[in-house]
This record gives sequence, C-alpha cells and structure tokens, in this order.
Amino acid sequence: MATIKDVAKLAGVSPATVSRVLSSTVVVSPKSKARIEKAIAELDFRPNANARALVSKTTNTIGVVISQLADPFFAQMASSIEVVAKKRKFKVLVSTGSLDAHKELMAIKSLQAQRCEAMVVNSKALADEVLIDLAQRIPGFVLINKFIPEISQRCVWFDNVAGGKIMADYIASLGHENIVVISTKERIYDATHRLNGIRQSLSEHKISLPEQHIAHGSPDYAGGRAAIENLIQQGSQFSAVLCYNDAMATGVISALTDLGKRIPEDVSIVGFDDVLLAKYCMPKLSTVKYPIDIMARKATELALSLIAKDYAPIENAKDYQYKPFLVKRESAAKY
Amino acid sequence: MATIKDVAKLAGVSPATVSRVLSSTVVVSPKSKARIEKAIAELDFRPNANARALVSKTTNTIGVVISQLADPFFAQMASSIEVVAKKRKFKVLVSTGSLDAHKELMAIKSLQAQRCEAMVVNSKALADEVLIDLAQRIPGFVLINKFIPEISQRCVWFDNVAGGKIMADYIASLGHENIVVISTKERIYDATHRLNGIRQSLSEHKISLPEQHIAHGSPDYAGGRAAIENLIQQGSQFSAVLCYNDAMATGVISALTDLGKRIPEDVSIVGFDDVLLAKYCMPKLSTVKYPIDIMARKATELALSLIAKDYAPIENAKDYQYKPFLVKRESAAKY
DNA sequence: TTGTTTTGGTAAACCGATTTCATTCTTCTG
DNA sequence: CAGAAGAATGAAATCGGTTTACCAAAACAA
Repeated sequence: MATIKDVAKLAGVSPATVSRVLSSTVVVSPKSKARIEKAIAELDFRPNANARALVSKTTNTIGVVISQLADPFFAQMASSIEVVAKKRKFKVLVSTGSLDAHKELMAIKSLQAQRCEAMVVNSKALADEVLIDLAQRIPGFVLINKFIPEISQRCVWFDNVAGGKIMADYIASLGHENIVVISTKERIYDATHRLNGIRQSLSEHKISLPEQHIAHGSPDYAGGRAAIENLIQQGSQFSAVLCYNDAMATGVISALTDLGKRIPEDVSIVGFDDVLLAKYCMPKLSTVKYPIDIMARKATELALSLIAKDYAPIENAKDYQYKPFLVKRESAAKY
Repeated sequence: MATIKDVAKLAGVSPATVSRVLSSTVVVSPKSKARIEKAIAELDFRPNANARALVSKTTNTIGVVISQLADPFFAQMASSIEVVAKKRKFKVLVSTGSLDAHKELMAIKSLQAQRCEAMVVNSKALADEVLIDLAQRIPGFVLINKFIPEISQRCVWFDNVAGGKIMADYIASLGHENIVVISTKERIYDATHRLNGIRQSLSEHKISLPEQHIAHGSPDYAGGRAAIENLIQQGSQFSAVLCYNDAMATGVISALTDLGKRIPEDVSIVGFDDVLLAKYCMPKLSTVKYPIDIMARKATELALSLIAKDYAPIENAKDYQYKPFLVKRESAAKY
C-alpha cells in the first residue's frame, strides 16, 4: 500500500505538503493541491491510521465490552453504540468478556493497548474496585449496566429493583396470588435486584413468595423451559410466572402450552427487557421495558463527551439512571 | 500511559531489552528479565498497539462489514466471527454499511485505513467488479453472502435458489395449491434467488404463481404484516404463505391470527433463515435453515488463513457453498 | 596466555504519518 | 526598485515501538 512519501514523490512535493492537503488545515497552492490529489487517487493512497494514531495520540476508536454478541439484547446495545459512534466518525472495536472476570479484564486491557479513547463496558463479573480503578485511569470509560457511587458520573444504568416491583405490582393488581419466579444465577447483579424488587412488591401486597417458588436457569429459552419444568415436577401450583427475561419467558410459554395450558387464560406470564422477540412471539409478551437502545446511545455520547477537549465535569455530578416501564401485551390477564 | 522507554529507564536497561522480554524471542538474563517485569507491572505498561502495528506491519485485526448489527441474523454472524477471531488473538472492528453502495465502500476503506489484514464482508449493494477489485487488493478479503466466479475462492455463500425450492417443494408436498409469497425488495439478490427457486419448484409441481400472489415489504415483522394485509385486501385466496425470512413470517402469523385464522389449520406458513425467533414464536416456525453461524466461522477461518504466511492457494480452487435444509416445526400442515 | 565463541545488551535505523521551524518565492508598499 | 510582509513549501524531529548491526564481557578451548 502506498505511503505518503510515494504520493509526495509522484506529485513532486514533500510529504509535509501532502499531509497539508490531507488535513486541509493550511493553504496549499491550487496547482500542487491538484497534483497531489491526482497522485492520491492514482495510488489509491489511504493514510495509515496507525501512524496517524501514533503521532496524533488519538485513535478515534471506541471499545465495546459485552459478554456476547449473539444475544439480541447485547446486539441491540452494540448496534446503538455503533450508530452513534459512526455519526461521530469513531470506529468500533468489539470485545467479548464472557462472564468471566479475568476475560473481561483482558478484553479491557486489549482495548487499552489499542489506545481506544472511549469505552462502553457492560461488566458482569469485575469487582467494583477494579472498575473504579479502570474508570480513573481511562478518561472515556463508561459503565452501562451498573451504578457505582464512586464513579457515578460514568454510570449509565437501569433500575432493576423498580423493574422487579413493576412486574410484581402488575401481576398482583391482576389478582394473582400464587406466583412463581424464574430467575437466573448467571447474571447475578441484575437477577438479584429484580428479585428484590419482586419481593418488596409482593410483601407490600401481602402475597407470599416461598423459596421453592423460585427456580433458576440459564438466561435463555432452554433455561426458562427447564426451570418451569422443574417447578411443575415438584408440584408447585401457580397462576402467574415472573421471568428474568423475555427469552426465558418464551421457554416458559412453550413448556406450558406443551402441557395444554392456555396463556393467559390459565397462566399469566410476564417477561423482562422487551426485546424484539417479545413483540413477535405468540401470545405477545407482556413485559418490562429495558430501554437499552436509548441507554446505549446515552452511554456512547457520554463516553465521547468525556474525551472531548472541551469537556468539563458537570457540577452537580449526577448519574444516568433509566427507569423501567410496563409494556402490556397479551401474556398476562386477570386471575 | 507509560512507554517502553519509561520501563527501560526504571529497569535500568535499554528499550531493546524490554522489547525482547515482551516478545520473548531472544533470551534475556533472568535478573534483567525480573527487573523489567517488575517495572512493567509497576508502571502498568501496555505496549502501544499502533506503534507495534506501524513497525511490524501487522495489526492482528479483522474487519466485519454488515448492513446492521441489530438484526439477529447479522448479530449471530458478527458473534461467530468474533468468537473465531478471539481464538486466534485477532481484534474485531465492526463497520456497518447500511444498504448503500457508497456507505459500504466507505466502511471497507475505513477498515483498510486501519490496516485490517482480514475482512469478512456481507455486501448488499456493491457491484461485483468493485468487489473483485477489492478482493484482489486486500489479501484477507472474504465475501460471506455471494458467489462471484472471478474470486470464487474468496466466497462463502449460501444457495438461496435451493432454499426457495426446498420451501416450495415442502408446501407442494403438503398438498397446497394456492400459494402466496411474501418477498422483499431490500435484499434484492437473496430475495430474487429465493423467488427463482420457488418458481422453479412450483412449475415442476404444475402449480401456478400469478404475479399478484407475490407481495413485497421490508424484511422484518412490520413488512411481513403489511405485505400480507395488502394481499388480503386485494382479495387473494391462499392456504399457504412462503416468506422471505422468519421475521416477516412472524408478522404474517400475527396479521392472520388477528383475522381469526388458525395456523397451521387454516393457513400454512414457512419462514426462512431459522433465527432464534423461529424456535421461540408460537406456533413454532417451520423454516429453511441458513447456517449462518457455521458459514461465519468458515469465512473467518478462510480470511485468517489467506493472510497466514504459509498460505498457498488451493490447487482445485473451489468455493465454499452451503446448502439449506428444511426445519419442520409447527407452522405448516397438510392442506 | 591468547584466541574463539557464546551471551547479554546497546545504539540507531525504521515504520508512516504530523508538525514545527526555517527557507524560498511572491507580492505589495513606499 | 529596495525592502517588508505574506504565502507556499521543505527539512527534520517526533510519536512508541521492533529489529538489525554491533560491541563488551564472560566462558571456553587450545
């Protein structure tokens, strides 16, 4: 691939002049400019981004850390980040961290080695102290799924407790009293927060939630199926199922319809997240909205603004909390 | 951030020696090595990937070009690429090209500027000649959704015609004779190929497919709904619907159930792709499998092997064609 | 002891851009 | 027309690593 020197030679000028027309900061005589542009086109010259990064000390790159891309929820997140980044002429480096603290840290360090100036990270496994340390080291570091007081201005987060409350409030308001919860152990923060919200709401409504009414599974279709089947096998009676997420809810629906139950006539089901799936499945899923697209956009803008030269920390250091809301569709009905 | 010189100074050696312990190619005396490693840890030194790329002329980066990340189909593709790349210690740069030829080209050029050595591209809009030219310029360039004879060894592709045939054969074998097709104009290659396959199959079965039995829409839930509603409004009679993809099929299901039709008792529906959704929706979608995960893995391995120093073009230059197969679930039944 | 290897390490060039500083060439002013 | 001011350009330093060529000290052989 041609270098700036090749272009300079072909155009009969010095590399400095070529650089000038590339950045168009200083005036270059029209005739040199024309010759240089011709040479650039002729050689299909494309300035080496690495060389540029080295001298300018900026890469225009944003790093994204998520546990996995295939999950529609994370795909939506990555997509929103990419859209905002592209608008600001930033490139997007994606790195997955699975659910392992070490891998997550490696993913972040790799992005650091690339000199990504901004990072949006969804950390499932790293300890708060590590994240705090990272945030202090990396100017454009933004967390997208949790709130840590020490770095509150870097946190775009979702109120999972409120989400749990909303789903339980809803199902209680429909008159259900025998409720089971399908949770997960894989996304421990989110899951326990949601569960706490559910517990809080149910105790307010004087509805009991015995431990054996809580089942766990992987946070997907199969996990939902398995968990509800377990519950049924051990003889639990229920008229409503509160699920950790929409994918699990579809698993529950499928398991229950296989058993001849009608939804929502026999059993009401509430999901969580409101991914595309929720709108498409049958019956359409009543669920709790997790506005991940808006949050991801916000997180990206925040990360990008943190590294802007004119950035000044906001006086009333606030965090960016997003609230859930109920999306009523067809999977839940009066008892 | 600390540089190699800082480390060298702290450890009391020259940068060259530090570089040696980093790459561990040459032996360094145990005591210098220990001091250097201590200095690296102390300074939290992370070698600048851009500087490395500049001198070593390799970035260990693979670029991914897709039209959009949010679509589960593409998310799966990106995910599979990322998994293989990570295994080979490659970073992943994602760039979306929408459906616009110019934007696609810009996306690719941006990846070139980054000096990505490998690229997996799903091109919806670029002309074949442009792609051929690109493939010849970029050693690790692999196309993932189309076959171009001139660069057949760089094409990982899917036989859409066969896919169309399979779905039509299936529906014909079930005894349906009044068939409508929900297609799209947005993904013109895939769509026309699938349609050709359908036409071929139906004519073999002596089933007619009048033009007014083909409706178009955006390749998603809403597009499927709109298209089938159009068809109904203009009075088409049918017992089976062949859809461009699963998302459209769910739209069709939803529109038809809203009208009181039962699926598959009243109308049979066949989707395409077999994304997660197909398994989750109700009724579960009978569909044609597009093994995008396997294909994406293959494409990535191909791209990576193309740039390996020991790469030798395969003698019997072959392409990498993948075949569809039918996934029978619940949305189609005997007429 | 002297000569030859081997080992461990350094200095300096280089990768491909940007940028500062100096220089040359114009053009304008008095 | 001399001199000053301004416009256009080039030479060279720099960014942070890697690598080559080379050197000194230690180890070994004769």
